[in-house]
Amino acid sequence: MLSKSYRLRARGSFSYVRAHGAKVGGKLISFVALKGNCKRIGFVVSNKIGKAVRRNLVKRRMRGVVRELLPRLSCGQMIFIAKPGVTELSYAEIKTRMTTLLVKAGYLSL
RNA sequence: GGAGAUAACCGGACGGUUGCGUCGCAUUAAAACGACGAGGAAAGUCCGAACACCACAGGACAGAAUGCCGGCUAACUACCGGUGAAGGCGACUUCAAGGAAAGUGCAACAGAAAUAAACCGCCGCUUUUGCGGUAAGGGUGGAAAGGUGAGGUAAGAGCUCACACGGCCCUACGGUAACGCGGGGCGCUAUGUAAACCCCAUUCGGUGCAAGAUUGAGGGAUAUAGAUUGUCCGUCUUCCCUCUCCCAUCGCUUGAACCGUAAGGUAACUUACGGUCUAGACAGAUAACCGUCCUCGACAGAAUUCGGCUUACAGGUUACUCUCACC
RNA sequence: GUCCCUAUGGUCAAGCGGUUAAGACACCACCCUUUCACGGUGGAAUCUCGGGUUCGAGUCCCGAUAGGGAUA
Repeated sequence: MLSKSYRLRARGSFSYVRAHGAKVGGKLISFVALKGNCKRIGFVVSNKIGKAVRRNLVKRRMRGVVRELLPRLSCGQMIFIAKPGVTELSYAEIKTRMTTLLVKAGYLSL
């Protein structure tokens, strides 16, 4: 789990980032980001993905990936959006998909 | 071995590294350390309450719910025990189970006729066409004017009689009661449906923690307006509206709590004693990786809190019934 | 979280407890036509599921399932 300072929390900033940020689409996970001073990461896992147990599992796995990659991330507000079918993926698959998205968007420094 | 039925319980275990939420300890603040950290259904939101606000929580009508008896409970339509009815060989299961001589409505098709008698039939008279009597028999239907037997009659009919038949009324005994089980009387008129309207009895004010509490500013209003009910009556009042603003704190977890023992009770449950503190978030905490073992792990994630109900559930354990084979 | 509504052929749908569940579009088969279209005839429904009330439920009552909506 991320500590509070690295989480994107306010409702307004979610809609602001989704309106103005740069989007990178993926098959099962999408990514929206906006450059800024601090690192803030949010996750969207809607009702369509599954019941509460599956949604929580997806969220936890995505958070775990972000925690591993956190020191290499550049600053900005980022949102990961999960799509139906993501529950079939294992942790390793989610990790590879998210790293490719971050590399495409240019937020991951090697 | 096969088939079945109900209830109760369990719901992978252990270890390591990194990481998260709350609390404690400290502090300007953090880090570090320690403790705790999802369920039997947390789910559906189908009932019932606590708690909060609506001035008071008043009356009448309307509306809604419930409806055998007794118990239990903070409360309930729940739960427990019994009665009756229906189903099953049985273990056992199901039942909104008051009132149809207060009134209204409905009962398709079939059938002569559906709450009302005469199609066929039977009998008498007349005579081969009618009139009268009849409810035994036929056929239709879910239901056809109590059933069976005997007497009786022109033929028949509770017209009369009998019943270890039914109904109604009175009554002895058992039971707290529903009711059960006997006795006597009444020839007996009375179809079904109230999960159709309705009648009777009992209960119910509304909204829901996104309830609500903690500020400031602006505007409106003196009899309008308002006081969270569908209508009316009664009563009361200076307050009402908008924005800041749904941002923060509180509400928020010690509670009709849980565990154990004993006693009472068939049981639901109650009482006494002892012990425990056991999630409290607000984009919302349980994850990732590795190792060992086994039967290889289902349904599923707290959001104000409790008591029930309903639904989902891999596999396993215990108790029960019927049947087959063998000893 | 709280609170509502709906479910009838493939689709849109009507249906006062009572005959074989009314229609429209689409589909299939046959007829008509030299052929296609138009037209005609016929077919196709476990009334979402499970119980109950009733002589008899698509309809009334209870429970479930699925879908949709309001609020913030």
